[in-house]
Amino acid sequence: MRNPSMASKVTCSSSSPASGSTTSKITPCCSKEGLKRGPWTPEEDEVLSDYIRREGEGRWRTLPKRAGLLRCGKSCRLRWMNYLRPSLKRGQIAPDEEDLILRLHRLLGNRWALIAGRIPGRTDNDIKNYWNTHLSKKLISQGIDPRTHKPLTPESSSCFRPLAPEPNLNNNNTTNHQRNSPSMDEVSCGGNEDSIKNNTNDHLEGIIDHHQHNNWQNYNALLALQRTTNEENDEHIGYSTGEDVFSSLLNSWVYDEVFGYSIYGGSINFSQSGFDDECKRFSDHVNKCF
DNA sequence: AATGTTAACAACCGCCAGTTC
DNA sequence: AGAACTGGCGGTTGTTAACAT
Repeated sequence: MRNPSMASKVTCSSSSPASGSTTSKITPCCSKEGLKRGPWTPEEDEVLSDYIRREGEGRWRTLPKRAGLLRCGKSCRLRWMNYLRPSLKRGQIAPDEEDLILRLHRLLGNRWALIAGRIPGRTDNDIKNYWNTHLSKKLISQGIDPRTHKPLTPESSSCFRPLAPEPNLNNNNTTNHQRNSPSMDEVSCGGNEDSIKNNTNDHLEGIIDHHQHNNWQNYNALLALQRTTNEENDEHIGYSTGEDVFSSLLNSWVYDEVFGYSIYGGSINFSQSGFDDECKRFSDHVNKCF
């Protein structure tokens, strides 16, 4: 990929205090001069893999020094997470994985980490890249707006920029999404019951923000779910854990055509059912899960 | 064969929330 | 309490390979 000799000429501008606004913080990890950048060599990969196998993941900031690498911790973490982890699946995205990505994206939007969390062996970067290079174009070619999963209108298609960020009308939008939605691992791997419930609620808020932003039809249905979740949280009536509920709903939505159309199996069918019907069906989902 | 364009994807950037000191 | 650190996220860039002209 990148030519190392070229890459090494690039300075780590992100870490420079003078590079950005006054609010940007220094990132000490990358501020050291003399750190290597650009593509990883097989030797570096070996050093990093060996070290993590011996000492385990974590403490990324100090890892390079301990492992004897001239890289910043952030770079080491990224290399491990996106490329070296033994659990990663390499190679082509399979048709069933593609199908799942499409379905999850329809529900979750550009929540790559969340999507990746439900596709074993794939990273958020894999999925993001695959989306940008394959799926968004595929949807466009089928007359579907990849942001909203709705039919492309002349207006939306003429102004659509596949790789450009969405207009950020609200400065808090993107960043709130990022932190409002812990990964499935974060939700499921720790914390007491309350924290699990709160995390699930954050999941829902993030998704609702996304749907509202995209003016999606199921916005009200998601609001209904959040209300239900809140009531359950308040009253401490018997319920499954938040993760169970979220996971169960997601699983059922992913393979349900309640939200409109199917682009799979070669045909595109847009549902003509009314919004009320969708809400009713969704309400049934909620009732089943609580 | 040379040049231009596009596809693919690894790596970087800026930012944020949570944690630690 | 607040500053600094840390890990993680989504967005974006840059390089190479493959393909087209």
